[in-house]
Amino acid sequence: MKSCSKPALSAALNELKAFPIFQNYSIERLCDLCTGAEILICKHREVVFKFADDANRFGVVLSGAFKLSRPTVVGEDAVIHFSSPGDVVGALIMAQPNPKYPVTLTAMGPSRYLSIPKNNFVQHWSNDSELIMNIQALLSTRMNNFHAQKAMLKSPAAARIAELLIKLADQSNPDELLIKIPLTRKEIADNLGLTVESVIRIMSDWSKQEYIKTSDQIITILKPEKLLSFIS
Amino acid sequence: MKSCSKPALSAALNELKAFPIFQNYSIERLCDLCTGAEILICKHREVVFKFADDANRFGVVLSGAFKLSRPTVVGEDAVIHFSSPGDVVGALIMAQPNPKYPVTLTAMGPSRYLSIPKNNFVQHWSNDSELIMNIQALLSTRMNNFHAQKAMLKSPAAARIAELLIKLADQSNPDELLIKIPLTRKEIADNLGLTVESVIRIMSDWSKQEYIKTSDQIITILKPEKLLSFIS
DNA sequence: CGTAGCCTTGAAGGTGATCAATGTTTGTGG
DNA sequence: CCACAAACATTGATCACCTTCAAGGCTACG
Repeated sequence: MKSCSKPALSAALNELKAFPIFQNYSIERLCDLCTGAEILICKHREVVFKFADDANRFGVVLSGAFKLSRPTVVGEDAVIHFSSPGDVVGALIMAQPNPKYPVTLTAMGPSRYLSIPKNNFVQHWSNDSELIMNIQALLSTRMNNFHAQKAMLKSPAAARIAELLIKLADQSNPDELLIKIPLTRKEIADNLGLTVESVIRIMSDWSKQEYIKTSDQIITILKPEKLLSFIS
Repeated sequence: MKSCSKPALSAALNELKAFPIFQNYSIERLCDLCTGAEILICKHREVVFKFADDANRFGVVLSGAFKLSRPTVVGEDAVIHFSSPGDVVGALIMAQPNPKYPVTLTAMGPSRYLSIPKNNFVQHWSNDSELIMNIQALLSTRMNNFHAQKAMLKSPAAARIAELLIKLADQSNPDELLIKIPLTRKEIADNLGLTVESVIRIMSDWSKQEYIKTSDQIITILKPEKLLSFIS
């Protein structure tokens, strides 16, 4: 993981402007919001921060993807959430007196992350109600995903995997959904509370039927309607 | 469900002041925040609002308890969350253009709920950054609960039930934890994605061993350490 | 007094976990 | 560039946990 120089930072501000939550913000304002920020260039599997560490920074996903995970009693990690570009990470806890990170943040494939000091949140972010509302909107969708997954706990494994894949897929081309995140079967399993083997059995079946295909850990959903039929 | 008169409302403002998120607020300010609000007196199992209905009001739990649930594909309801007094419900979605309720809100035992019009949120709540931050703190703990439960998906049913009961219990007397919410085995099952029968088998076993006791749907944890031993 | 909601128990069955072994791909250092 | 390790994917056999289905009892309440 290496951080970046000043000029790259100002380039990143333009990237921020492309994300929905910063749309109405001028470059100058973004500059204030990102005082002392640095861009982290992360390689695959690189860890940005760890569960239970002191949280003195939060951030925004610039490119690639990250997973939020948390250790379980048995030592393995449970994947809590997959974060895509534009997602804000760790902001919720910045207002606490002595925050600890509630999750571990790990890059999935080469990714970039804008890391922002905690002080900034207190000084510039927390009193900007529009910004806070925008972050709440992000949280709202994330919360909604939790709800949806919780409502599917009783559904068979196939249904839950199908739901996850469809939710992670880019919806821009409805015929052939592409999941832009390099996704391991183990990560799918850890996200749904299943074992790798179960996930593999179900997904290789789908591959044989050509409902999905995998190359280089990039999954494409060839027949979304088939996957959807597992959900209901 | 019946709503209440004006004088009762002003009494409720004092109740609000007792909750952490409103501690620093004057009665006058609370009066502004609660313009057009009404107190709903709910009986057991009474529904305040339904999943997918137009969300034109949000609110605060005053007394008793409520469950947030959501219909599943099979028709049954999954319980998403149990709300206690001081909990804010529906605030996250008020900022959306045409919000729908993401859950059904149902009273558990006789309860009281302060229902506040959506307009209030836009006019008085959303630009009060201290208030919004306080609500975020609430959400933060709720989110944390989701994380914790998700991390336990691979644990056996007994562990997940133990975790839920301990989390719901009042921690003021550490020797004998009391769960103040009238809680059905079915509701526990629906919250954890189990069946009633499984929950009953595990909990009656605990009752026989005198780890817990139930009277009138009020559960007391007699031996917290025994339950904790299931979790790890 | 009957219905509705909740709790209980038993038997049978299935889904997904566990364990074990092997193949494949990716990445790294000599 | 090759050798070797590490991460990832796969397959099969067995088994446990939880579900499903069915039946019955208890209590509250109109």
